[in-house]
Amino acid sequence: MADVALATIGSGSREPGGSVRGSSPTINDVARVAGVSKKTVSRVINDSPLLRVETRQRVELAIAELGFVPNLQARGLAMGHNSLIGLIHDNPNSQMVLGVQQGILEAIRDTDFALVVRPVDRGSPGMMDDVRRFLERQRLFGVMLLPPISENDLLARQCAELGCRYVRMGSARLDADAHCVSSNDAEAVAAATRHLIVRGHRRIGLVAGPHGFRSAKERRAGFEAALNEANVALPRSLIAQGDYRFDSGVIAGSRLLDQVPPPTAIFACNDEMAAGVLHAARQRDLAVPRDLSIIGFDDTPIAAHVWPPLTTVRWPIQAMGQAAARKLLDGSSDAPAPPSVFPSKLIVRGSVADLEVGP
Amino acid sequence: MADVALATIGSGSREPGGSVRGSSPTINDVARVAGVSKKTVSRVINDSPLLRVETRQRVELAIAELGFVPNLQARGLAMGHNSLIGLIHDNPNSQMVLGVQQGILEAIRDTDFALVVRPVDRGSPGMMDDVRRFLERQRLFGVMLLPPISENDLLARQCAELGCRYVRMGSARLDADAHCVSSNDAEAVAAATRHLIVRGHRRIGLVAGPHGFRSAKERRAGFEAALNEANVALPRSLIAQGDYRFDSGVIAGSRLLDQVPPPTAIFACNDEMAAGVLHAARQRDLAVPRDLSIIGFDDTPIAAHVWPPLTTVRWPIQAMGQAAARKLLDGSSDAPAPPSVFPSKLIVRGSVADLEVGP
DNA sequence: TTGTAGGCGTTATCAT
DNA sequence: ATGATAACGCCTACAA
Repeated sequence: MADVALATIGSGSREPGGSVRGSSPTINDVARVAGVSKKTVSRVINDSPLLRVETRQRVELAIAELGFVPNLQARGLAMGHNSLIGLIHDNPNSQMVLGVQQGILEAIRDTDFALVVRPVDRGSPGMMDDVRRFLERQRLFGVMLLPPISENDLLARQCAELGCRYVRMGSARLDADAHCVSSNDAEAVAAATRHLIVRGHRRIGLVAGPHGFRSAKERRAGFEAALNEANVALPRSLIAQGDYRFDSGVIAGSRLLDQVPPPTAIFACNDEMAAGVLHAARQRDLAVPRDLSIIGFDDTPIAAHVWPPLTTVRWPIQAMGQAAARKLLDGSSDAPAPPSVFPSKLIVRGSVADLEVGP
Repeated sequence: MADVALATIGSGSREPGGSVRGSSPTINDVARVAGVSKKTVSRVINDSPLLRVETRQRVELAIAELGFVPNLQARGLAMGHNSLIGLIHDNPNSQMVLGVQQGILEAIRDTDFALVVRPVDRGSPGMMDDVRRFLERQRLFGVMLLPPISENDLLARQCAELGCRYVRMGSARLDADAHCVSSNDAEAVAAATRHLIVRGHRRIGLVAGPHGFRSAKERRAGFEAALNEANVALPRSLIAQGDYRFDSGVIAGSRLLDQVPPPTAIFACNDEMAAGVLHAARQRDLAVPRDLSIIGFDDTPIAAHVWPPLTTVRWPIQAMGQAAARKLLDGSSDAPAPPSVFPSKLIVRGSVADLEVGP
């Protein structure tokens, strides 16, 4: 019965112009009603400048009257590409994927574009062909490449070959400005490391990111640079490798805390691993930050939600996503694209302590 | 210079059949090469049964030779819908969105379908028209509706009116079996609550979910049912309202812990709020689980990552997403759809203690 | 089992 | 400034 009521409410609101039942009005219907050719209607919906105001108004009236909505399929067929933006990623960090998605969606709000997500399997031998098939079939307007897959030059090249615009996001400049939006991870991590050093820490451990990740490389470089400039030693025993996941942070943290003497502070290359280090500290009844200071990277929600809240570097991933999407959409403009670098910055919370000064 | 090298590697791998430069081969090219009509090619790529094996092979050879890939735009135009599945959501919990996405993507792997995500603003007065425009323009094959927006009957009705298949996900049966995949939140929460009761807890607080969420209603109902059947009282002072976000969990937890005597256990309607309760407990130096037991709901990563790891109810959201997508794709089959209920189950970790027996 | 003709709804070309 | 006509690449009827 609810059905009946709803159906009654719903019916009658469609087909106000009297077009064929069950199918929405087309550009032809509009043309007929407005008394113009369909090309003129096309000009109206595409904001062509050469149109008499009066004509345009007449057409717009007909459009409103009929409730006409352009069919993007047809437009896509005629133009060779559709109104879709692809997000290609292979990412160990779900928060980041979601942040980028939100940024992109903000950028395409109020446009006809939609976002299609495509996770891929870096490492799988069929990955390139997989993406190729995807692009060939869907004929996207363009794609955004997320790290770490964005670091793959061959993939970017393939997009170009297939006539698909692309923008790559990364921890450093990966491509020409027109195809790249990046952060400055190395600098940001150096700043975070100095934050530890000025508070008296000298034995500082590093939970590095996985091999093959540009972000891991950049962050480690920033870490080492800051230690270097302050003449703080970095023994190999204070470096542990992680894979950006929580569990690897627990393991790496345990390894570092087993050293004698243990580090007084640890920088982890992302928040998940930092949370893992925190976990490891708790397992051996260490108090954070009293016995161990921790800094992470990303500022994903977990950083604020664990106890104590983690001091971390905020990676402006959402802003980067938004900028990247804009760059994609503006790509056809003749002006050369400006470089897009989004600085990361330190967020101070409760996981770093001033080291008590020794005797 | 890297560019040059890459271009060299890349070129030559296209256009093996000698079609027009820069545009991919079409069904016509295949037909010409195979010496058949284009309709026959169409039959081949659509797996039509009535084809001579020899003919099919000849066509398939030509397809492989040319590297032909069907243009989904054109197919979509001809068929009235494209190969896209929409995910419409308005969700406070990002982990859940991502879990569902993964489930859907598993279901459509090895098909031509792609996933387009569309967040909407429940509460915004233009929401319905927004979705309508989206569906009218994109002509999706079908959409998946996530809670809480999935609970909106008018939205589902509108999808149907626009000729768009839909499947709704929810915490309880929201629609006909063909349009619904659900969990059994009430039962699962009742089980979790019994888990507390059998361990001696009698003063159990509830951090409820927000009004208007079916999941909040179901979970609260399950909670109250379990207390009822064990004759445990639930004073109003032990119920606090949250909005499914971390901060609201902190506030609600504080309120509950201010009661005298305070509860010995708290059930929070999702993990984020449970983590907030944990946060509140720490702020007042309560030890968990010694001074306070906590159970959450969802089993998102945060549950396992906080300290102590949270006992929680695992919501099989990814499996639900997968099942829902399958249901969408199989929707045209004449067999009536079976009901799809995915039981949630209790995951025991370290946030619940046996209550010491009083004198 | 296969082919022919026509349509899906839009944009592009070239007139006028 | 506007219109007629031809793509765009595929699918469905219907015919053979």
